Amino acid sequence: MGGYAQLLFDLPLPGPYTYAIGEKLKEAVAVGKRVSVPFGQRTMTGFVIALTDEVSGDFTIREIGRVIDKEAVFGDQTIALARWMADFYLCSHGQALSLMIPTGRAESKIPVLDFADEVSVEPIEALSDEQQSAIDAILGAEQMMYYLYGVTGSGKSEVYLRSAEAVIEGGRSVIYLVPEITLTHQLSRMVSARFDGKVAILHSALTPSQRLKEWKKIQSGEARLAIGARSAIFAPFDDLGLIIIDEEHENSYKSGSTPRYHARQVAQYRAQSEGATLVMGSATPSLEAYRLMKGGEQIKALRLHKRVAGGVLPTVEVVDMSFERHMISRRLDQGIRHTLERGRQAILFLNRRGFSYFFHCNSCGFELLCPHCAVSLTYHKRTSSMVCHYCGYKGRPVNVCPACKSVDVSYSGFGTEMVEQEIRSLYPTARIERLDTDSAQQKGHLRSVIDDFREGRIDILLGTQMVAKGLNFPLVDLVGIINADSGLNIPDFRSQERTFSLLVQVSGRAGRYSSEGRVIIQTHHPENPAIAYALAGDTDGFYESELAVRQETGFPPFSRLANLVIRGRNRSVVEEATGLLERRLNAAAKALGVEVLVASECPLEKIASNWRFHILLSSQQGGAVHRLLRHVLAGYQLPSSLYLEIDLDPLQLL
DNA sequence: AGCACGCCGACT
DNA sequence: GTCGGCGTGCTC
Repeated sequence: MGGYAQLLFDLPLPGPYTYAIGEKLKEAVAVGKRVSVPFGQRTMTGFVIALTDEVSGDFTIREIGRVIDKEAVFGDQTIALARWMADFYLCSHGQALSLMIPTGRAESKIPVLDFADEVSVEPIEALSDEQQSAIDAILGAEQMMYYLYGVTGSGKSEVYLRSAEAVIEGGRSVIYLVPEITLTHQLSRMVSARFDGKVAILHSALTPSQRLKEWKKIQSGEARLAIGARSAIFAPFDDLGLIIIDEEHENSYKSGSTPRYHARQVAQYRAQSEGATLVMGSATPSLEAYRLMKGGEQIKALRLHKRVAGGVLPTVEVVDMSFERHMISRRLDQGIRHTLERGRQAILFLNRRGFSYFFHCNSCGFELLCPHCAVSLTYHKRTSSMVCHYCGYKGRPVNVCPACKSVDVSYSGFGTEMVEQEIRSLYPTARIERLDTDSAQQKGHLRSVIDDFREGRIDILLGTQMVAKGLNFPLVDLVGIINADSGLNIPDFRSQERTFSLLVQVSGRAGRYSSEGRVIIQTHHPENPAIAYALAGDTDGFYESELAVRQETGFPPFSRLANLVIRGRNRSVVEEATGLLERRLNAAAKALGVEVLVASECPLEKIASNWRFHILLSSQQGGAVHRLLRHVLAGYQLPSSLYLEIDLDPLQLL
């Protein structure tokens, strides 16, 4: 069988495309292999998804040029998973499939783990009762989904690992998802040692050929556990028994480019269709997960209350900045001095990059904006430049207003670089390091700073998100949050949830191994729920109040959203197309139970010289948004100078 | 998503 | 006169 092959491409085109198989390639071409073919004027990599004898249709058939793989790199179950993803996220089958398959051509000879470093064998601790009953529940598998809901340090990892061991013992395989930054060398080594090397490691720093090698270890059955970030959810096990999602609330589980899939949703689908158990865990679940847990039918909550490492929860204090004159409050200043005197460490957290924000003219009100995007430029002292955070544009800083030539100008707001300067002058003898996406650009900087800090060669670590996540530093007594309000000003229905989660996660960094743990939160709004509940350590209280707000306002998890972004060079063409699409959506919306919430310019209307408009859809019924979009988009071709991007269940609307 | 074809403005 | 901008259409 098979004079022809059906191919898919990594293109936003429906496909599949039919190609002839030349006599010489009859043996080599097979489902699951990649082939090189002429497509229009160029040569493309195609994925063979079927072989056929007959063809029909009005097109000239071309011939496959070359077969890339000796053995298949994907199978029918991956093709089917891609089919589901294409339907669910409204992308092409080929785009979904290409996302799941490694791009490497030859297997790397450089191992992912270098066995030069010694393995740090951690002593096996006795399990707490809570841990043991969590493991029993998971292995009992009376339900499909479980949630380990417990504070930082309550021993979630040990529950994951023991459950994984039992599942593998029983002859099935495991996928273990962690946020990218948590996937450190140390964790990989530990997991690999514990599972006797039967582990595939998938993270973003791998070369394509290393990735291919890890992939083949999964296909061949050599690896029984795959640990990795978001895309590891596609690990091609055919005997999947358990999926673990650590830090389930993390935004990095959602892809930022088409198809904008969420690993949690893909995991749910795989668990369902392959008969596996899904275990998630966090101290601060997403509101979606919390609601399902509360119901109890879909997700069974497994609570972990106690810290197992013997650490005590830190004390949390709030400082009202309305009564302070400097960016470091008197209370935080005293805390830092006290910590330094005792030879312990402090983490100062600031959710902003750069030296300062917004150039502002006090005479005419002029603000310095990116020439390509409609956003303010950020002053970066180190490079002495004004940087656009969206397109990367760099310009020169100014001291005179470009509009009215006034010298009465100022820079407002502050970022990590400015705080760094301030604390260096306040604590001249302290050893201080800064960690953010700017300073982490230099290769190896991140790892060396983390190692130095862990081993006590740094006294104060100053940083953004990066320092908040999953890292354990035994010598830290104090965590200072410079400005807890920075995330609250963003016009986004999730800003409370994000702020609360961040405060709790950052607080978890303090005092895990000592009784002196202290968290100081600086804010202008101490009465804000996210801050007040974090101060009280009342997680359930926050979720209940936030659920009430969401129900009132009709936002997720009480509705489902979809955001359509239309972009193009010509503003009026984009605007017109948005209006037309909006009218078509509206015509069908009522009957299907969908509401068209907004159709307007995006909050950031111009990014990298493209005008952007968006349409936000909302529905109380789960599948209604899908049905509407499929219905309307099926009979509608966008002008070809425009691009339409669909974000289902968007996390942010920028 | 690319890439070619085709039509209008400012430059050696 | 051409070079090159980008709007339009097609890819088995």
